[in-house]
Amino acid sequence: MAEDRLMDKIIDVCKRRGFVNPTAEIYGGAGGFFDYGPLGTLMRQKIIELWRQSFVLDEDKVFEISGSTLLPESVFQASGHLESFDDPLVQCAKCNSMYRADDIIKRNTGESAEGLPIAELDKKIKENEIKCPNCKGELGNTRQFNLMFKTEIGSTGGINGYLRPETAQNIFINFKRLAGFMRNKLPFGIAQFGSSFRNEISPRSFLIRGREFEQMEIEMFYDPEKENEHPRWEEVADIDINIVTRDMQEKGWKKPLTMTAEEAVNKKHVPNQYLAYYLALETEMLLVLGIKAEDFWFRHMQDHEAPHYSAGNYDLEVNLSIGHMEIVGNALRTDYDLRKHAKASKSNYEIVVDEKKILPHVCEPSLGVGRILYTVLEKCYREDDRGWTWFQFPPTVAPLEVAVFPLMKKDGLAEFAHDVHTELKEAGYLSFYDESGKIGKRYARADEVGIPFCVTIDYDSLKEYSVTIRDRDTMDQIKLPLEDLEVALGELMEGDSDFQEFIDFANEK
RNA sequence: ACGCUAAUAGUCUAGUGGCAGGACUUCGCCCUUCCAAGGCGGGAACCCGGGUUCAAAUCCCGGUUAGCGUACCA
Repeated sequence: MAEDRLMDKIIDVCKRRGFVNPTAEIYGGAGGFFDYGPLGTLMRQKIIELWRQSFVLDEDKVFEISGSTLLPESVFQASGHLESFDDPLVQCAKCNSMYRADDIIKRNTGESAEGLPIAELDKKIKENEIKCPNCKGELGNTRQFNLMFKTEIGSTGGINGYLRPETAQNIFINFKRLAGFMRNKLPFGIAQFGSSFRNEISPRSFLIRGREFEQMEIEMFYDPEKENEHPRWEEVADIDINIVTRDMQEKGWKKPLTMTAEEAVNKKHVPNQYLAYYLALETEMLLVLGIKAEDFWFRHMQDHEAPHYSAGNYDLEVNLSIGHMEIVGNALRTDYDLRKHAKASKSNYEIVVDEKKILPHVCEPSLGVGRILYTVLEKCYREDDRGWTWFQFPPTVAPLEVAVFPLMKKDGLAEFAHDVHTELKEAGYLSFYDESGKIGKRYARADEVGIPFCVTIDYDSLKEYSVTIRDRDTMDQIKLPLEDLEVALGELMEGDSDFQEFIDFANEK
């Protein structure tokens, strides 16, 4: 745990500098909901684009859709969410501890009470004289806690609707049309980004567990008999991934195993190529976001942690100040969802492969936008002994990429600088202009929100059309002709060379 | 969800049953030829709703939000 609450510092700077703030603050707020401010929105957009580029656009057979967030009850009846998201809970009258009613009955009687109606559960608790395991107090009546937000569709409330608790269902209920679009040929993937909602009993930990959260998901459909014939396997086979096996978890582990994706599949640490493929892509994405390889790993979830349909769930966990947190979930959902929806809707979801009709299996990487954003904030946060703070964002996720300052406001420097700022914006850079106060303070303000480069216009600029680029991380500066600025910034943004190498290169030139 | 604790400008904080103060930030002007530190001036707050009281930001009750603990998180 952080001694001085790193998360509180991050929340503070997020609120002050326009990253993220609680929803409806002026009315006391609403727990578990957050609004992205100007910088948070830019950064969130960059994270989504990064995902879109590598998980969707770079792929051959993956297309993105955008489905409705509100879905009729029938969808969740079929998917099983109505049942599994509706937990019957009992509370001890004496110590107020809460338990799942079906769970506590099973523990006491050995018989499964899953899915029983409330009255039956209460009856079983009375009959078997089940007491609170904590203090032996009397248990109260069972109450339903539904984690889905419920509403009514139509002005007269014709049918019940729910905000989706995961984005995945839109894809499964559209499977027939999507498969048709993909010419009924496996494998293919359908991606979707969007909000999901869960009415958590107690949301906590800022963006890590909200009631509305954004997911970037793919449902990759494949023939289970060809689970190790991923068409793009060569692209990822050599990528190193960190794995924590079930075996390691039982023995107590300190360091994850590092191995190539190829090795992970061959040694059966990961069930198949489809899953391993995404573990590799996620690893690459996190590295690009500036998160170090030693700070995250994929944990093979234990049987009791995984959903009942799962043929293997691998959580991407990050080592954060508040402990190990899941920020991405990877699931092999088998044909569970397609089977359920095909049956409930009386549709035929089968696809012909090698003259056989099969129901595809699905591999689902599900990335949490807010959780990834928070991870980046925490891992890039820096402070010195003066109490000054800044974000060392890689340019790829930095909400603003360059700040343009006139050394002074007067003598035409401000006008010159503003023109440079305008040109950079037109060239596609996320540029920020500031002329107020002293230059040092402006550098500090830029650093605080993680702007990687500052461009300063001074008296030399007027004389010889030169500008100075300042590097956030080293505070080094280099002067170069104005006409070279856009190209120079482009090279620095790519991050192929560090600032010092760049200075040397420019000097030689 | 329950329990404990807390809530005063954007941030940090002082404070008392009787006019709400400071620092930093922010804004304007001046100064200033490169890393938050000069000068002058301005703006900005007692979480919400009830109650007690002549008088409540202060005391009481309820709520909200946050932190911690327990529980929950297919």
